[in-house]
Amino acid sequence: MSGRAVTIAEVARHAGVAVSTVSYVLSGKRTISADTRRRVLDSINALGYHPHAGARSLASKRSNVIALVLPLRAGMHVPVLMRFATAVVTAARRFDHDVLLLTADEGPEGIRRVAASALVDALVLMDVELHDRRVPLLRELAEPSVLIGFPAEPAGLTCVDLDFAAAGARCVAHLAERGHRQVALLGAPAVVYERGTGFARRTREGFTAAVAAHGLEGVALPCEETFDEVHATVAGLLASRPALSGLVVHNEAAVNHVLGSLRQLGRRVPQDVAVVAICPDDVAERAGPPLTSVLIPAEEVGREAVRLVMRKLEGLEVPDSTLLPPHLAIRAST
Amino acid sequence: MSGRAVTIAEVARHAGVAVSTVSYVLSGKRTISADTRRRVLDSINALGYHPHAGARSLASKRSNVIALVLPLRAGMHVPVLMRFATAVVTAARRFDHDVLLLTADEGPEGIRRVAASALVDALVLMDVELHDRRVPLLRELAEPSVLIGFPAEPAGLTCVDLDFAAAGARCVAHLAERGHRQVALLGAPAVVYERGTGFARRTREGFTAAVAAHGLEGVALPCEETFDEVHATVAGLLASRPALSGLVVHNEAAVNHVLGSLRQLGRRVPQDVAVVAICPDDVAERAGPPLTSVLIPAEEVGREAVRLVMRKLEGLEVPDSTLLPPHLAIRAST
DNA sequence: GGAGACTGTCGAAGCGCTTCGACGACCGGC
DNA sequence: GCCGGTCGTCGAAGCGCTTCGACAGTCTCC
Repeated sequence: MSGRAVTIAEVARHAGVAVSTVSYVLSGKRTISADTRRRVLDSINALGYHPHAGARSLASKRSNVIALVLPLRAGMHVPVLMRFATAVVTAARRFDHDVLLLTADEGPEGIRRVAASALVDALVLMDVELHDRRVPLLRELAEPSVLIGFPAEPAGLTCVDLDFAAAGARCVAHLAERGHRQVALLGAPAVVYERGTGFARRTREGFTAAVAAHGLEGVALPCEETFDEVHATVAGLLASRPALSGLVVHNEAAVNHVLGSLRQLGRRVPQDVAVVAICPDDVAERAGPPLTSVLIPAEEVGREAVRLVMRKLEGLEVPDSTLLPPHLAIRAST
Repeated sequence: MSGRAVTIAEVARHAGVAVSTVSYVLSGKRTISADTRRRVLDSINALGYHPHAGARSLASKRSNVIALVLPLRAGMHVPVLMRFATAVVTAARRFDHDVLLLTADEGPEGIRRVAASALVDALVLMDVELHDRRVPLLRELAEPSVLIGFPAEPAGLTCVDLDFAAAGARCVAHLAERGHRQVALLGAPAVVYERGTGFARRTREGFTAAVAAHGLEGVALPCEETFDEVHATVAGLLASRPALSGLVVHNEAAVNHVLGSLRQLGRRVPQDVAVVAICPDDVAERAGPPLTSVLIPAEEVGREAVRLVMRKLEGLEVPDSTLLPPHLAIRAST
């Protein structure tokens, strides 16, 4: 296996057919008799043939590789990104494509580079920002792309994401059903709102609208991520709103701190305060108590992004915007 | 930018030289006069030329891509993996290489596929297990590889990792310096030890050896990751060992639960119990109180892995084993 | 039974690049 | 003034694959 690689010419010789016949067996682009096909496939197995990716890409103008571009935001290391990444890779393999990983460090130039050098056929961008520097480039690129998340001006782009507004609203509706009248949203750190990250704002909008629609009283606060700051926020909130009994937490890093803080303040969950989180399932399950939550459907989003980009590669029409509906898992915290 | 791609022939015509001259300007493999070089480079810029990756790989037998292989372990989504990944990509770009992301789903076959199809020149495997199915394959592959983590039989392989034994020992030494006599290690979930994951075992060995060396009393326990189980473990530990005053936690998901549990049991950190963690810096910083910790140097490990694999690609000798020394950051918890 | 339409296979022309050997032009040394 | 050696450049031969046009051989239908 470590000698010189097997070529299509050797397979053809071994099977007693022309090189082009082997190629057509592999691609299925012309009809081949069952008998010949079997002989060729047997030879391929016998010799352990794998087509040379570079040669294939040169001749066919398709690399069968898509780029997966990491978020621009520095220091983004949240676990959910890894889920997106593995979901994208797994889905891409189903379409017989591989995935090239690109960091934000290179910025738009990196995207241009891999596209212009025909390293990749298409691009999936994770977790785009509202005003993402890379978005204008995508519009002028010949290669199709799909964004996970929504920029401020999504016209002419293909975007996929969890419907965060619906997720925020779903959490409020759940609390309203349970009879809570005064609720609060603990969201992302203030800097995230200032940066204009789409999902944080959209959750807040969904929350606020649902609070009004259900005739509740509600407040939405940003939430930092150290225990001490979380504790101060929670304590302040409870002090200023004694009747508050429902909490929506949309901050993966702060979720456990919120629960710890409530425990320290002597509030029982869910008897005194009900808590709904928007976070990955494993975080919700491991919390004390396990949290009712809207999960971030990373696998589903990744799969959908790949499906869309593959359709675009085939020249098919795709919707500009795909919003995946939130799913609420009820656990012990409400 | 979206028209047909620029080729080396067009650059050559534009600059008034032969195709091979352009190639030599780019590769530097033959001397080119300063004057010609400048004309060629100007043409490259003017036309926006990017060499076709497939053609280059076909002609040169180098794809300038390395594979990054995710851990085999299902459901591994810990944040630290994302750091490895970004570190590897960033480091690879410094060597003018890109990174192809491979999931564990495909197993050894996936590795064989990308190697045999010349999609990648070399491989980096993240977080290998003690008895990893992919390791035998790596030995017979012509392409060089580097492992992050150590399998049971590392002979003939190149491995990089944090020196977890030293990390465990360093934590014990720190607690001993602070005057603690009775200490405990809360490690990974039991299933991780059973699976034989190297880093969990090595931390425990380092811990145990250091406890003996410092003449302390110590116990090492596995630790599950739900709040309730962590709480039971912590409560049981404190009940059975009233004099226990130092805790080493090597479990990223459980760290905040341990602190919450101590708070609930009325033990102050660090006055009643000192806590040292082995976990990423951001988790330690955000904890309440901020934790003295040995950080997982993901960036450094990733960079070193790439450096080694590049040296192997050049045919240079590299050490079989690279252990990065632990670094202890002292914070409020000890 | 022959025209026309398929079927299954082949050969050859690229795809865009690297690299090898060749070859003028120029240099210094005798 | 001529020889051997660099230096800088060129042309052409691949690298391994896909795809186009060609072409025997079969089938179908009137």
